[in-house]
Amino acid sequence: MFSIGQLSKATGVKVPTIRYYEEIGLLPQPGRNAGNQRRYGQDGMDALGFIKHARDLGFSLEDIKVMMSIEGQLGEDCSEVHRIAEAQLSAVRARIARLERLAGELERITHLCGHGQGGDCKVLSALGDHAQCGSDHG
Amino acid sequence: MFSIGQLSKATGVKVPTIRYYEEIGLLPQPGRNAGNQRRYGQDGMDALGFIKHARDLGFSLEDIKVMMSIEGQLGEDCSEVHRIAEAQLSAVRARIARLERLAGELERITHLCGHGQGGDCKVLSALGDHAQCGSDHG
DNA sequence: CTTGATGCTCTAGTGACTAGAGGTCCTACA
DNA sequence: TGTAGGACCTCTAGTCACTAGAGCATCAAG
Repeated sequence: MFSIGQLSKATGVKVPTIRYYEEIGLLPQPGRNAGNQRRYGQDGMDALGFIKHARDLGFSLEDIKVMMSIEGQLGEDCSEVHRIAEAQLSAVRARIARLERLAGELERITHLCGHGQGGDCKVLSALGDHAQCGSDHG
Repeated sequence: MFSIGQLSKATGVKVPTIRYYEEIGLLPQPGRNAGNQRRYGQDGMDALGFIKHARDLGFSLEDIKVMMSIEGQLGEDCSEVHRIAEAQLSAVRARIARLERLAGELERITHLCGHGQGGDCKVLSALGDHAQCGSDHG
């Protein structure tokens, strides 16, 4: 049996976050001891580990809820899980592509500047005027 | 003179968002007409354009506030603006690197699956067990 | 002069937590 | 057995950057 603090240390998920997951119904309510403190078993540990790993991979709590509801069902429907994972992958790829465009534009903008103290900051004017942009972000 | 709707159309920033920017002090309060409706001049248009462009580049509203307070000061301190822009660039680069690791792991996980309906979804077990991971994300 | 779009303020909700107040409980040590 | 201090409890409110909706007022075109 683990306390919430032990669970937190073991998984790297903060204590208030664990309580939050319970509040929104992502983690099942654990048993309590005589003093009303949460006591978790191995299943609680596993569930939180699953959530932590999926969060690290960028899945939303909503996605995780769906995947957890599928997990453990007789004859798990892998195709739904697969669909969620592929959607997540393509979302991540899209974010990377967008961020790369932004990085290029930011690089261009910061290079405009000679760190001068003169009255016309090129960075500011580059930010103010989209027409100066190379890319079509946004 | 522009109405809030015209400003919205011209900049691509939604009407409630413009009002929100005003509320948090990012946009100066514009004049009002006899019927208490906001009326903007070219300066309002420019300010909103600046915000839009900077937001598209991923700057926080807090960063934008600082940059706008610098803009227009006598002898703008370009070095501070430059610092903010470089910090933003390295934050974007870090996010890209992290997302690329995630994409690799997600790709690996989704490839585990043959879309079967059997009782052991490999995607789920890969998500549940970090030890199966190639990378050390998170 | 009417109609429908646009505008106004205000409140509340989103996601995924985080912070703090004010109290209770558990554990280790003397 | 007493006590100190850390861990735990609930509850409320705040974060960021909006978004949605209610219930009205105003504006512009026909």
